[in-house]
Amino acid sequence: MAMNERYEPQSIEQRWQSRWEGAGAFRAGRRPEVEKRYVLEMFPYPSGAMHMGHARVYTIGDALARYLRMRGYDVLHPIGFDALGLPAENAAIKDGRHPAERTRENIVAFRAEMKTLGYAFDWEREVVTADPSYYRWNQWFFLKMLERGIVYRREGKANWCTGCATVIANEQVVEDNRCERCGSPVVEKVIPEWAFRITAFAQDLLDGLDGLTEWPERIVTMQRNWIGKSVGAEVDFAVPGQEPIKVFTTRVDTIHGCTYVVLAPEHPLVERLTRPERQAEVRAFVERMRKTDAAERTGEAAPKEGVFTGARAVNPYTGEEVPVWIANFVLAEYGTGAVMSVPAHDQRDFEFARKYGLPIRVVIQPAKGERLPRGDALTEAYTADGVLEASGDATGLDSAAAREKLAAEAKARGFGQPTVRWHLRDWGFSRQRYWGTPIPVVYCPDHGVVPVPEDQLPVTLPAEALITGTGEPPLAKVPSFVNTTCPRCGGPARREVDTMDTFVDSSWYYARYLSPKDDTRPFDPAEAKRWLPVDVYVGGPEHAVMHLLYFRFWHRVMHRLGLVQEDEPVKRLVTQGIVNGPDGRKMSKRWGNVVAPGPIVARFGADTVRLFMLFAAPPEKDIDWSDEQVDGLFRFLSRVWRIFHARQECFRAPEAALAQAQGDFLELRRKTHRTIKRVTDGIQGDLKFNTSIAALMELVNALYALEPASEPDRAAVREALIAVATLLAPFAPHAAEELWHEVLGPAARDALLAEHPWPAFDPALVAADVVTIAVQVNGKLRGEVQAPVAAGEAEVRALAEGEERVRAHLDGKSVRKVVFVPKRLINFVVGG
RNA sequence: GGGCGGGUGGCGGAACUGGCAGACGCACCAGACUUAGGAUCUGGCGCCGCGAGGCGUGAGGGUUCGAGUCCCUCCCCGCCCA
Repeated sequence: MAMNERYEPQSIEQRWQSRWEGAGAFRAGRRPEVEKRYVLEMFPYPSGAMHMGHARVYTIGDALARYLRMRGYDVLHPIGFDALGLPAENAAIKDGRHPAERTRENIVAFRAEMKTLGYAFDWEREVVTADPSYYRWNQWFFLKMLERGIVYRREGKANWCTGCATVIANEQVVEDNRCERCGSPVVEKVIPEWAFRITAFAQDLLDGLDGLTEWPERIVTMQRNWIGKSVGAEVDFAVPGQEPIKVFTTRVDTIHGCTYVVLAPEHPLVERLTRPERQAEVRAFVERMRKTDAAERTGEAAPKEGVFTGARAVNPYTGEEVPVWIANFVLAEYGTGAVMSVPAHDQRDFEFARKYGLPIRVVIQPAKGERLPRGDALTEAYTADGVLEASGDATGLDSAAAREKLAAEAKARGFGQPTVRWHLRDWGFSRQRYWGTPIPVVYCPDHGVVPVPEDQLPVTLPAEALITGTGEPPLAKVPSFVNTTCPRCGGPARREVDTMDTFVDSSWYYARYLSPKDDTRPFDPAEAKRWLPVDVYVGGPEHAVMHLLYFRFWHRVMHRLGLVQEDEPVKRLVTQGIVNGPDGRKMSKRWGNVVAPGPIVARFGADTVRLFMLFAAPPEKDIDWSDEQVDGLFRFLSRVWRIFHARQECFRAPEAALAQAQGDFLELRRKTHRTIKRVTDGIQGDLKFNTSIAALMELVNALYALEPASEPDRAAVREALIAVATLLAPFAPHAAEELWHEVLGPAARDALLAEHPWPAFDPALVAADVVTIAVQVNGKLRGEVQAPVAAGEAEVRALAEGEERVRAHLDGKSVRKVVFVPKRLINFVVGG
């Protein structure tokens, strides 16, 4: 046997990668007759070299994909590159290189690095969003959505990032009004832009969440909050001589307890209704608020502050006049920018009322329990539902019924209506940047906005754009691009110079993988019927509300277009944790704790890196990089390697001898079959690869403890070795493949372990015939006994009472009760 | 402040529907082999105690024959939102 004595991954990994590729082992769709599985990881943005986070996601997805393939499914496990976007463009501004060129290079490097990790991707389906053959379908979707009114043009207030010099989405504005990408301040700017009417799908997207039972609950919750449905009513408070103040409330049942109204400082009515004598104070306050950050202003911890405008508004239900204030905790953008304040039943209103001496009026009593005192004796607001009092016609109703009645009344009497509000906003996707999908419309002096006809797609990005990062969009400065003709009249026209948000690209790429080369449509619906939805989607939880909401929206649009059959794109979502530096801090140049996968792979091999990613913790947990732990995993693979080498004499043992294995070797067989079960269970349930690998380690340890001496012994060892190699295949595929071929020899010359069936365990061997039963006295462990599995209480009790240590604790005491749990324990409850 | 996760040895983590807490790995200690060891193999390794034994899953209470697991009160950490 020519087996190398030492484990040298460098000498084997590449060989297997070529063989897998040569055999097309990971090509999807080769077995239309079997069940499919679509395993997807979020595709990378190739901004530079691969980092550990990438290695982790793709290793998790790959282990699963390889496992499922061995389970006999036709597995689709594709990969591509999210190649358009700001970082490439910003880098271009810095060093003057064209984003296309840089992106191409990055992809080449990235792809090569992914290949060294041995991922079982179907590379023939690779998709690059920067290719016109991809983004033309973004444009196609745009046109379809424009036709259906899902895309529209609006003059909107937009978040303008002063650093990126572009509009960014609400979701991309992070703390302190800063840009998610570059950290620069974000200011408000009025700009014409294109938007997707995602709000028209709000209810749908919300309802769909109920069906996502295999998504992490917290992601579902985040989406639910982001969509943010609130059911309530709009009510007009009349102001003499002015237009009424429109307030939105979810608690119209408390409206008889409204004792004042509060406007946002930016509310357009503020200026007009403020009484002359209050003008100076109000202006000063508005000015101060303008300079304060919204989050800081409305934070629960922030003190409630406000000023009286001198004006009064009429509560339409009671005809009562209430004072109008402005305050820091009301935001113009939220709701109507005005709220009715019910201090008895809203904590914030309560605190405000206390501070400024405004009246507090109780109008809701708890349905049961103690009655609330008068308003001035309250110590905090009562915010739960209850029964109405002092509320006119609605008195005596419970809150829910009152809300319905009062909202309907508003409508009937013409001063309001039942209303549903959403936190979700339409998705503005225009970007004043170069490196994105051109928006396929032209502006004609005679015909206005004219869509580019489908047969003229793609509108390609001109290579010669000057990218400076300032001023008007780069495309505006390319005359050959801008100047075109109107598709309708043939006269001169100008092209749209904005490009699309790159979240468009990632909203449907999973479908493009189904027929990536199709140049007649975005993808083949017949393929979609076979492969969608994605069975498992692996990626970071940071995409909980943007990408994961947008692509759910997009899938619904595709559903309406008849391209896909179902509403939801992904059945099961797996969110993986971060790989931190060895010091437990986020990997960053700033801390100098960055460890790149490349050099680690070069030194220890891909299999060790993969094992590390899987063994450190379950997928959803954050992990710290650990050089020691990596050493340990390399050592494990070396140990596996050595035991195969040391047991070469077992490779030819006849399988027929297995049945005669006895003693330790029968135990080894049990261990082997239990390991198959444990490894399988680990993957199958919650992707607990760490426990699967631990089980494999135990089996390897068991092999080290045994010295086979007979034919049956050797057969048992051989069986264990084959199991080790096979079970290792999803995790450390190269070593597994090599060792498997070593054991099987010529018999497996043309076979690949990657395509081999996953092993089955023999239930008879998994089931124990003798079990260890814990013996307790008064709940404390006092010994253990071996007993046949089927042993009943009497038998186990007799055995237990035979134990000296147990007897010592039973002597002279009366056994009051015996608790017997078959196969587990027996507990003597004794007294006096 | 709200929502969702978490707190288990020196460290990462195991523990099925309440049933022997600490699997597996790392680190550490000891021994063997060795010219050598940052290699390898074997053994040890929660804490206190010479021992018998006692104590131990963030703190305190409860339910139970039995609680890491269930219930109540509280503390701390992380993420998301405000």
